Amino acid sequence: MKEVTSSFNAKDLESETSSFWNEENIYKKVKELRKDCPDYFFVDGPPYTTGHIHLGTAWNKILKDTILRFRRMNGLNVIDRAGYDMHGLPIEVRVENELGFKSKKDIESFGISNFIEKCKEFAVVHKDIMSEQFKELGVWMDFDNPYQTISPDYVESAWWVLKRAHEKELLEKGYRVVNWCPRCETAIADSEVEYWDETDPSIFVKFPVRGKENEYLVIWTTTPWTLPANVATAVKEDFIYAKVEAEKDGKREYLWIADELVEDVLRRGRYSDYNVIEKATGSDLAGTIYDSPLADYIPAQKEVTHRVVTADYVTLENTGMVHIAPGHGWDDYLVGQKEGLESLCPVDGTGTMTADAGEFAGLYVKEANPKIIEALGDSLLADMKITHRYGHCWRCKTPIISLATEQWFLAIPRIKQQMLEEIAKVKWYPDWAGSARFHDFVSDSRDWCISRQRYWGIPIPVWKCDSCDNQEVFGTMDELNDRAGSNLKDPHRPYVDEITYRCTCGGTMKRVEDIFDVWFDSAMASWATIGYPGETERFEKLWPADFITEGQDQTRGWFYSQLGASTIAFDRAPYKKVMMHGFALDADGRKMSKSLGNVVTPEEVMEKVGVDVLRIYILSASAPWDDLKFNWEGVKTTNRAMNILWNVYRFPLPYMILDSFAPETGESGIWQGDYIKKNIHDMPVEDRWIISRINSLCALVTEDIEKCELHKASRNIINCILEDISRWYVQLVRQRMWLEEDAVEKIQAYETMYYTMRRLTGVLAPMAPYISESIFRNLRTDPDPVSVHMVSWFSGDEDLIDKNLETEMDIIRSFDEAVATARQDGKRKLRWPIAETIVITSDDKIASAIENLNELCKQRANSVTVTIVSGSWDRMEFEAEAVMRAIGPEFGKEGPKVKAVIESADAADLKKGILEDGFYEADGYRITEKHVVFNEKLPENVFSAQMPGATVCVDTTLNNDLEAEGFAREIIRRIQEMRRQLDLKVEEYITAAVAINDSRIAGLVSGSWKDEIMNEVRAKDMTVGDENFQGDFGLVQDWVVEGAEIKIGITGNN
RNA sequence: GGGCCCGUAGCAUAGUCGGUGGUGCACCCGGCUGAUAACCGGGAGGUCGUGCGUUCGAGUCGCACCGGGCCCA
Repeated sequence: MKEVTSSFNAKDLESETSSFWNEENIYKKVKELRKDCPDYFFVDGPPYTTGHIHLGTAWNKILKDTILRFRRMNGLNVIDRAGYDMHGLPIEVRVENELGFKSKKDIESFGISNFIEKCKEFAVVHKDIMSEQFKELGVWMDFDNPYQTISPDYVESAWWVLKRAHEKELLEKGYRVVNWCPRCETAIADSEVEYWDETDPSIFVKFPVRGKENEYLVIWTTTPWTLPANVATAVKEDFIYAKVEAEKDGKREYLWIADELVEDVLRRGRYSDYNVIEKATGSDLAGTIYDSPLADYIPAQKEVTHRVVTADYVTLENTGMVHIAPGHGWDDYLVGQKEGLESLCPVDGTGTMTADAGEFAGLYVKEANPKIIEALGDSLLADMKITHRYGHCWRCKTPIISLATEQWFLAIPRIKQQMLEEIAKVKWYPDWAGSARFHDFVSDSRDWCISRQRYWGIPIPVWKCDSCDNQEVFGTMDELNDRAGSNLKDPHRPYVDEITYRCTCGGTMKRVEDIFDVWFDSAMASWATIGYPGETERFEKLWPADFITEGQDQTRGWFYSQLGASTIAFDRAPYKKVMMHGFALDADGRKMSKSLGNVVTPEEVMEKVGVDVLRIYILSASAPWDDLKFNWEGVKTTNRAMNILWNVYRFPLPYMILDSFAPETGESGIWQGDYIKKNIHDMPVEDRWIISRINSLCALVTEDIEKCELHKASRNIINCILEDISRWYVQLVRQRMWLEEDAVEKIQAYETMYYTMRRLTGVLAPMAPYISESIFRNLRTDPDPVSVHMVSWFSGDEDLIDKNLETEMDIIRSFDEAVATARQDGKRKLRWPIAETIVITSDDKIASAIENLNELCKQRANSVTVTIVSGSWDRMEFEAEAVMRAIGPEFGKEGPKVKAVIESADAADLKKGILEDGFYEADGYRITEKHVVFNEKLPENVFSAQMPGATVCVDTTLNNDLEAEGFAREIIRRIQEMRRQLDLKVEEYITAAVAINDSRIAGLVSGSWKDEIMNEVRAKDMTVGDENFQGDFGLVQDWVVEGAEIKIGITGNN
């Protein structure tokens, strides 16, 4: 053991600890130690390689690290391979920006292979940067060999799943409406759509009913550019629609609008007057044929037979009639399927109107809007603006459009039931994450579009014949190489695209151009990380995962994608336990974002308070599944708690070192708390108590972590450090630290402190790996493991827990507080002894606690006696109060006199008279029970305070003995203070002189207290008198204590 | 618009079956002084997001609404 710095310096401590870990390869040794233990298969949800971690990512890894360290200490061989998600559009966009590209054409001319290499470089570089950041958080996962979604074996895992999907006939190709980014020229997933407010046109359009003069259907849209693709108008079967005769600018028109909405629509169209002349239901209207108001501009529109159809999703908003363009909307597409409608899509992948859009050809959709509005002319009933949430590509921020395109799908609805059954078998933390949230999400799931029209991703392993409809899906590169006679090593584009082979029909088999949606990549993680299907042995042994944890956004992300892929591949969930965690928000509960300027980075927190404080703060601030409102105040408080931990650890060290203390161990020399186990029954009550507390804590923390309640675990630990160790045990045990020689009480205190700190480092290790390691390293015996992370988890020893003692001590602590309150009220400092303390209670538990721990009570109260009184205390005095309401009517004018008699009488006599004789007579007045009430009154110099279930009274009356001790204590304290000012060593002796300007007090102090003072302050020689002393002293100071002037001089004796 | 979660003192957070709302930080006052840039005690501070309902009684149960988060449409 060595002495340690006087205040907690996280940065030094952490850098020292991490160099120890690095130099000694501790992480490897810990894994080595557990390698033959039962396996614990953890799968890391791969962060996307953006290159920067934020507070949420840090939280994620801290949770994982804490749980994995805990599992290791519990004797499990943890599979802890980190992973990275390295493909996808976000990286492509970053690379495109770096290269100054604007569209796919730029990429094609740059060369796909050049582009892919750039993307790969980006991903690899940023993966490494992130690994370093995670390591700085103290995360012990395998970052040297992470699984990477870009590695060929990983790619094969994905191919293999697709082949399984194909075999099960769950792979489909279809014409579907998807979210489309016109800049990236690809379909994007729903989750890649970011919404914010945009101002768009909001127009009401009249579709002329065929064969009727001036009769129109009125629809509303915010996307005029979709009108060239209009083929139908949807109404709801049971809505009532009205045909109104309306007038505007002297012109008469007949308009069909949902009955309830007529007024509103006509107002927007500025019609002066109207009459409802006919009503019909939606079903009545179905089949009505109408023409496009744009037919003159768009030849294709002339060919379409537009009609009214019914659809369930139509609501009573706007006009109650919905424009249908199956080429531009998912709902529209479904209606189109049901009704057998034609599907037009006169917009290409860049968002430009095609030749099919007639006169609008060549315009970008947004540019087309005003032209179309203009072309509508008289058919425009109203032209307004609307500000609404509109989707954008989350990477390049371009407003998305909906396009009908050919895509690949996995038919999730067909395996939905099975997925729901699997969800129920998984253990979720919290339960509702699975049973409610995820369950609901999966219940609503649709076909999963897995294709993208991009470059940096896993190529879809489907080869198609260019002349017949033959099609083949490959599960591995070997299969492909065998079939095609090729030698493919890197399964990425463009290399994989170069492989072709002859179809049986004589045509050429070529790969379809698409790549997988990047969300599909990570779905394989649980088997790809253990090399399946390339390697099967570990898969058989480990899969499925014992535990995963990710943020709540992953409900629709990784929890879902993995379940879908795994159900397709193996008919079961790929995980057994899932913890869902929250999001890191700012102190106001708002999302951290660059634009709001409220981003707090893990680096700046670490910079200020270190890793352990960040970790403990994050773990304790909220339940894992609640959102975390990051708050600097909270960080500071946690830092303070860690500082207190450091102080309590540091406090006994100098004494232990001075005494060359070594804890008792068994023959092996490994510390296992032998002394405590052997001697517990002979130890002082406070020692037995803290040992019980720390064992209870270990048991509690074990339960908390098992239940994933890391917030409770960390709060319980901090609470124990602050309340039990610092505020109570250390206070009680202080004096025993400086007992001389080999006092048993001192050894017991050392052993107890040692035991407490060792147990504490154990439970703290998973959450605060640095400080616990540092403390452990300084305390360990030589044969002990070199690292706290190699120590086996200790979950409390039943035999050392004494719940009854813990309860009694709680009572003593309440008593202690009450005494302090009463003393404060009586202005009697704790240093000054008091003669008597009374606890008035009728509670047996309190009484027995005060009796059983009476010595402790006396010590804490600094009281000669501490006595229980049940019922009334015989020293309690009474005050008689006259009841004028009773006296007035009876004594009339004499009333005030009666009052005076009552108040001047001796209350005890008065009470006695009434109790014994039924009355008390004085000055001729007979006073009975109804005339008087008795109030309790504390005797002089007695002060009281409440504690739960009891009243505590302290008698502050002084006598010579008490006063002598009080002054003696005052002098001791002053001399100690002066020792500190001289910076004397704890064990150093002094010579002292005390002069008190009051001979009575000087006499009191120089009597029996002189030896005690000398002993306490380690004085070899000391004079006490009422006259000024002579001689040279290293330090002389004047003090005023309770009105007495005291001059003290001390000198160190070296 | 829908699903799930959250809303308790200035801030953060606990509150089981419905039974007088606790704790920490900050603040103010006091104490202690061999952990000392530490520690301890006391005080003040509440529309339990809002409203309605159930009940003898609601922070807790129900409904509606408001605000925040994640997800979906």
